Amino acid sequence: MTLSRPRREEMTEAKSARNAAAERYRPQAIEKKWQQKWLADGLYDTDLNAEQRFYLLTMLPYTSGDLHVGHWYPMAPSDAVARYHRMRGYEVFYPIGFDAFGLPAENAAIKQGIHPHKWTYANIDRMRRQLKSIGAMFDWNSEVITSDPEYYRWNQWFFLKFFEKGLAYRAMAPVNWCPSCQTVLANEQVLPNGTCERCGTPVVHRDLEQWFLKTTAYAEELLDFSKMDWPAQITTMQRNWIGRSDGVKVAFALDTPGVQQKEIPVFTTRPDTIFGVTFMVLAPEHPLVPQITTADREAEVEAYVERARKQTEIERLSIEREKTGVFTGGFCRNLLSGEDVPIWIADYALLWYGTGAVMGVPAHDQRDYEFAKKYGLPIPVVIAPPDWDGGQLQQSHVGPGTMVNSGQFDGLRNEEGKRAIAEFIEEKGWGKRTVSYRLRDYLISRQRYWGTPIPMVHCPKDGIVPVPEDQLPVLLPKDAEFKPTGDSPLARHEAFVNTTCPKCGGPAKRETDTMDTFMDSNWYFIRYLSPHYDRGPVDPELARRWLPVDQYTGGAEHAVMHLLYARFFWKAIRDMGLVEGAEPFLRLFNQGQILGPDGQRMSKSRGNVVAPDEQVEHYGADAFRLYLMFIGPWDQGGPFGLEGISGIERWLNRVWNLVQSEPSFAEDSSPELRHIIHKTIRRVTEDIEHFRFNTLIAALMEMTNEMTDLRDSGRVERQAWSEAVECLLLMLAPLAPHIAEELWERTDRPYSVHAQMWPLWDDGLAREEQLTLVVQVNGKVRDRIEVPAGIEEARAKELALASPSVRKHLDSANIQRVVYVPGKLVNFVVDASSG
RNA sequence: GCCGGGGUGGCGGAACGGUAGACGCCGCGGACUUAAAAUCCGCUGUCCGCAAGGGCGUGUGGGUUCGAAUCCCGCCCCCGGCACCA
Repeated sequence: MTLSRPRREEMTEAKSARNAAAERYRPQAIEKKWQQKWLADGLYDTDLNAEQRFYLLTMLPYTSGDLHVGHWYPMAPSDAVARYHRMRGYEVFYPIGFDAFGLPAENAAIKQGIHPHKWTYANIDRMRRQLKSIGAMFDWNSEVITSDPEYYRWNQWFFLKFFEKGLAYRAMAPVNWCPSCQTVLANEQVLPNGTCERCGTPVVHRDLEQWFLKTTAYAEELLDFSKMDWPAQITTMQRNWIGRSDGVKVAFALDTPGVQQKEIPVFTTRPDTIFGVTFMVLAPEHPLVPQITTADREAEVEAYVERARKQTEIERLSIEREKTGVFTGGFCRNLLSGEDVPIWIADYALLWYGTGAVMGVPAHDQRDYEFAKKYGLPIPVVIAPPDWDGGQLQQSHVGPGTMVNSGQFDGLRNEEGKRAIAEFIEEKGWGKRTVSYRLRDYLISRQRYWGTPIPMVHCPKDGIVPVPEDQLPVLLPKDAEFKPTGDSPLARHEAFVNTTCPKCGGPAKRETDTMDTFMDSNWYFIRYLSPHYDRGPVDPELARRWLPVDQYTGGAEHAVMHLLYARFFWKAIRDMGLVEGAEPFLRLFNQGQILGPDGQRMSKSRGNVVAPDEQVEHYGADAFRLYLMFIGPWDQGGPFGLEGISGIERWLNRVWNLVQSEPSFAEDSSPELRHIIHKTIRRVTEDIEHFRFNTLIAALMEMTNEMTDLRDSGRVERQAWSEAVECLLLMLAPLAPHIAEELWERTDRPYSVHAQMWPLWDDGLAREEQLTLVVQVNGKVRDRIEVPAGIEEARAKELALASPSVRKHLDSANIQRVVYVPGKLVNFVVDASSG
């Protein structure tokens, strides 16, 4: 027996009566309540001894002050993933911390007269409160603040280990200097237009003694991406950044009276063009330059060197590739051709790449060609292009060809010539095959206050002496005068600077530079495991059990800095036996960047920052979390506008009312409802596994829409309805944890929804039973017919043919072909005249 | 210049080579209300048509295919990265 269907009007009345009775959804009240309860119950404290482990890491925020939507955008979805994995039965470690050292703290302090320490820790308090309002399941017991001595002590400890292994060294180098920040910058911190990433000031070059980490020692291993599952976009960027090129290092003979050096080594990827060398280019800063410059060229050469040195990056770039250079008056000899080659200097030769010297082959390199054209140097062809007429080239020929004017190598294809000449050079002992990398060592010295002091002592007798481990940490003095002068503020702090030499006990001075903050982010995820452990950077047992990180999520803007440095750091400390495994982050997902409503990067200076606090106050954290996940694919980012959030708000209200409503139950089983439940579980599970939150939420919305329709039409059976409500709440739980918990309780289910297992779908129930078969004539849709899922081909064609709207377009005599795609469509192909 | 990613309604966005526009927002109409808000119901790519129905539609021009937003080739625009790397 079935209940008679109530008329629509009656339903509406009944429903509004119920709604009036039910308490309205008030996110503010329930969110606060549950956050407090979860915290009190330690619901998210991780059991680090658990068997089924999952380490989910989201990039830690910099302590800039207020959290804005840009912080929520990465965190809300990653929290959903953490909660999902928990429901899958994993003990999930999902920690958070603060990247607390760095220039902005110091600059803000200078501007506002607040001590960086005070500024930073006040910001942390505020951010911690905001982070908690997200309702994320962060394990606050693991919190790490990188400016705490108990953290940076281990930066210093690692630095000593690197020094011991020769991976940290001090060298004089031309460095990027920001005149406004009064500190050196890593290459990565200089924008493509030659300005400082932080303040936009044009960067200049300076020669300074600086500390470096030897990232290049791991260049080759860093090119191996096979042990990790990362977006190709990032691995490609890293590969290009490391920039491996295979070539030959070959000597050109130097025979200048009074100069000790008897050869100039150059690196080339094109040994096949070596017979085409008509000049040599040294970088202006090359140490040989003063030695080989002849008296008559001296003035001009010195002027050029001086100019190159003083140029800001902007000036260098603004000259827009116009090649300039000066002849030194010196010559070297091409050992293969026996020819004398004039030595020039030009700023297109870079001191730090290869050997700082370039062999000029104008016919087969565009830069050399432009240079030769400008200075009237000969341009002999040695690789004949396929259609070469034997004459002068109108531009350089970089492609393949046949070797000519190359002595014994004439007639070879240049690819073979490459190998042959390389072998010849090696046989003669003039050079050997080499690999060059674009990657440079990582400059970590900063002449600023708010960072980790580099634990070294300069002794007049013993030179550079490391601070013994048992004297760590070298504390950052609180009372420093941190106004920038170009020296580290620590240099003027007498009590800090003056110390005794650990070796000889005599008076000595401390290193006053601090470490760049990338040092902090290199290993914070390791420290999370045991943030207060004091016998090492990490409890070795926990490290063994939890590392590497299973899933890392964060912004793609860190592709070649943090994400590359952290890999380097990991490999280095792995070789010291501190961690195990090839890579620190097994899987990586990059969310996109959220922009201001104007489509520009969100920043206080642009005034386009959207603060989540008032949105949370108004719509609730759940709605705001959902909205961030709903606006589009997570990896895409984009401008942020609040236009659509009312849709989420309404949906949550509907869920609130739907779940608490009392349907008039039917007695026959509800196959439609069961199908919807299982279909939705499948979609949602697959979506969350692939971080597709927008379509996931759409699937849940469809489910609630269909539940509403079925309920209102009286076609739900008690048991199925209960299952539907339960599954809906379980799937909602990772996304909107508060409302899910509240409704879970209100429907008399045992605390906590977040301790439940994720629902599983039944394939049989998830499968569609009715299909819409599309009927086309010549590829145009003419009808749609409902058929059972298992329909046979013949029957499907028969039904399709019977459709009146199809018949109109058919002259059955002219059917040339029938395309049938099971479960999808029937397409009648007729000849054009009758179609 | 080179390497990625992208271009779909008024908007955010869906769509294993097979119903283009799921799910939402906005807008319009209706119910409820003294009224408004909230809520609920319906419509909503575009053009022709009273309708039934049909034409056109995924940056652009070609191609492959019974069938293309999806695959291939050329071009335009936007976003990100790299940019004298020998």
